[in-house]
Amino acid sequence: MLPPLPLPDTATPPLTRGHKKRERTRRGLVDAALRLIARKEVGEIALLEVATEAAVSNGTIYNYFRTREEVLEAVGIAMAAEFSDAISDLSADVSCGAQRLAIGVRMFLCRAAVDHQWANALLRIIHFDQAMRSRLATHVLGDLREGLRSGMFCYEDEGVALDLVLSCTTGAMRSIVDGRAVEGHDVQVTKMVLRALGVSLAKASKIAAKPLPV
Amino acid sequence: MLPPLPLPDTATPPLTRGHKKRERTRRGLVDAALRLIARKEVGEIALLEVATEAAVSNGTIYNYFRTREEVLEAVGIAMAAEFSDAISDLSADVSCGAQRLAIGVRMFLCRAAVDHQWANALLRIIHFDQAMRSRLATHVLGDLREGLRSGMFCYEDEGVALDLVLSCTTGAMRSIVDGRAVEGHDVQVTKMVLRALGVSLAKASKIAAKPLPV
Amino acid sequence: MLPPLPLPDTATPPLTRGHKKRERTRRGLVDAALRLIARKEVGEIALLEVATEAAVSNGTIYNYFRTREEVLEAVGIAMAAEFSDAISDLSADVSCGAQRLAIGVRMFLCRAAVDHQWANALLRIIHFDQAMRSRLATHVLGDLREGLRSGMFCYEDEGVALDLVLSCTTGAMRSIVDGRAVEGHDVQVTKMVLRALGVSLAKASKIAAKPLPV
Amino acid sequence: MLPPLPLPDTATPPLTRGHKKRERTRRGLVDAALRLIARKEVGEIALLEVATEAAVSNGTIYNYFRTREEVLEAVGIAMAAEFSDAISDLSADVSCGAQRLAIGVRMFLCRAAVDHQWANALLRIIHFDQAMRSRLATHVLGDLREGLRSGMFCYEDEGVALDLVLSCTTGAMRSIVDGRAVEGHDVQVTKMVLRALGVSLAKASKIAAKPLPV
DNA sequence: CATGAATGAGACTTCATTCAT
DNA sequence: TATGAATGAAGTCTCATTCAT
Repeated sequence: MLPPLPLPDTATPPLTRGHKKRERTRRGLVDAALRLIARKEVGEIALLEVATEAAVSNGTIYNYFRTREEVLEAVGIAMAAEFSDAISDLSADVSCGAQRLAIGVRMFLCRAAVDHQWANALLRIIHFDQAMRSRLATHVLGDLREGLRSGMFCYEDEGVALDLVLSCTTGAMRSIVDGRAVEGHDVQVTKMVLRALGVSLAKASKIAAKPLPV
Repeated sequence: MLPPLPLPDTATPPLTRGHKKRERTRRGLVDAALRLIARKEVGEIALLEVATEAAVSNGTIYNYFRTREEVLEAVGIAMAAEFSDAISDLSADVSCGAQRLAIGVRMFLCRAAVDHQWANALLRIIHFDQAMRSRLATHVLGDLREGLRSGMFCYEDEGVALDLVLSCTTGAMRSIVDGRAVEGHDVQVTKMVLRALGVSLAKASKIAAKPLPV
Repeated sequence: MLPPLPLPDTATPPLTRGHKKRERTRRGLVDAALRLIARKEVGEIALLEVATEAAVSNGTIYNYFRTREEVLEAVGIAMAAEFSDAISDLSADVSCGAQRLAIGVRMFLCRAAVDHQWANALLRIIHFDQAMRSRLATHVLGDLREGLRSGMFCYEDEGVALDLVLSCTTGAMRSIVDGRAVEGHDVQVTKMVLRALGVSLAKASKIAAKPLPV
Repeated sequence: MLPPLPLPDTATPPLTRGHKKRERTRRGLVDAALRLIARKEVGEIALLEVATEAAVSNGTIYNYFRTREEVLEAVGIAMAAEFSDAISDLSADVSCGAQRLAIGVRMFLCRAAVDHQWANALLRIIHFDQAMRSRLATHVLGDLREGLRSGMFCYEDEGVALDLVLSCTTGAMRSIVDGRAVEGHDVQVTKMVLRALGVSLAKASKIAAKPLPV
């Protein structure tokens, strides 16, 4: 969705002046919703709040979305888009799957430690929006397969392995958000995940401890 | 579910005639709520539904609970009580911490595979009721410490280890509920968890594969 | 009410043992309601509260009253009965109407000062139960007429005079209950009422200041 | 709309187009509530009735008031505002405190005689809304003090005197509403009030009988 | 497009009243 | 008769959604 490809304009986004403003207002609404999701459960968010947070009138929302569901769906999509970018960026220069996986996990945890609001929003959206999971999965799966091919990983079913990576990462994020973080949390979690995937203790320690890219 | 054992009734006030009926209705309400939680998100459950599901009038609920919160709290407590019993039972005869942990994880997954409603209810309640997590934690922590003492486990922080066990178990339960289960799911997950905790591949395979008690 | 006369049993109160208990429970309910009326507005009193305050079950109320209205009506009657007694007693030995009126007003105010609960209950019932007014009126009217006959009072319409006496008395009671009482409140109010009825300043001061009977 | 007025607009927010309509609806709601208060006790009024009486949907009320209390409070304020105006108007040209007081009392009673609904609403609101009393008190106190200063009145405590004026006036209003009015009710009551405040019979009669301003 | 007033379904909660025990 | 569980109507309040301006 929202392919940012510079391909022939297929009728999706004709960029007039009016349309730029339209897009700006829309983003304002989605961002406002994101900010709210960071604070309260999805089911507790009223559209009037979203409108107020975005500094528009409640009726305005219905110029951009047909229904409440659509608003929340858009929020999921927006957050997912952000991930895709973030994750793609960070693993650009790393070829080793295990290393890429380690970087991914740690970056999620570090960001969660720094930005609880972001983490909360992410956790709630994953819980709420099925599509989110598969988006994350896509990235992780690549790393898992590369690690398996290179002999670094050793697991029976890639679905189960995927589950483990995602579960441990989100579980750790929740711990962080709930204030149960410990010194070196991200490294410890990553090490355990790697070992679960079949990496030896020594290698796991080394990979997990390697400094993060910028 | 789990027909209450024919043991001496430990409850406090079965003194009046009506008390048996009262208790029956209360259970009916809590069970109805449990059935609903298995089907929809906690925040989407209306008390009128609970009443209907329990085949009583809406007002009746308020003869037993003062508020919506109390109803949901009671559901959490009921499910937690069931766990305590179940878990205590199964680990009665096993002394090895790693083995007890493995049995615990697998039994949760097996039951989830067999009873999706139960699993769904559990997952939602864990997400909703903070107290639930600590209840499960208590049991797991004992096993973790025993495993560490006996040299079977090797981890740096027990909070992180606890997180991992719980996250992987609940994550796998969700997979099962969502229909992503695979052949031997429980054994695979358990094996990975054990390795994450520092158990060697060989031992992990052996422990995870041992047949479950009755 | 409850005339303990040893007269021919006219079918009203046949005094069996059971009937004594019945009457006791009934009084308990009415008294409980009175206590509550002292604390909250009539419309805010729930029958369950009355039952609890009377230490009986809610259902029991309906063995004595057919409806909520009946309960409240009984409360009005009970309070009225108490007045009749109280007022009759105090004016037994006084022949002068003005003096009797002064004593009556002051005793209401003094009791209000001493027992806010009683005053509150009375004020609320007067506001709620029309019958109450006429009961008080009966007593006051006698005094007014006597005062007029003896030349002490001088007013055009006895209804208006009656209104004035009752309004001033209840108004002063409310002031007392609301904490706006002043030193010698009862005497001041009485003096003003007497002057309004045509008594000279000197006489009014003298009458109002005369010590109350026991 | 309304932008080019040469006068400083005293109201705060008549800036948008919809504001005129908004104010109209709000008044409609308050007026509807007033009409209902004239008919039933405050505690018996359901917001759905108010909405129906105002010919809007129940939800609309909550676009204007946050809670039931606020609705009733607004009613009190509205009625109080009306008084302030009415009273200020009538006493504009009269300098004598006793005379102003007499006019005030009589106008209340005359209006009550002509408009029972208004009287009922006023009585109920005074009973319900503490703020109302002090508003009326303010006006009366001024007259009392002026009368005392000019030697027309003679009373010990102004709080007690205030009580007497208000009690007698509202008491008489209730009589009127209940159908116990008599010929020349307002004059009689006023005369008595004046005498209670220390005015001689002759002067009281003269002051009370003076024709009301238009 | 933006606005925000209006709507009405539906949620939670209270309470008078009934009725089986 | 006493009890208290059950009932269901009614009330307060919220909120997604519509629509005239």
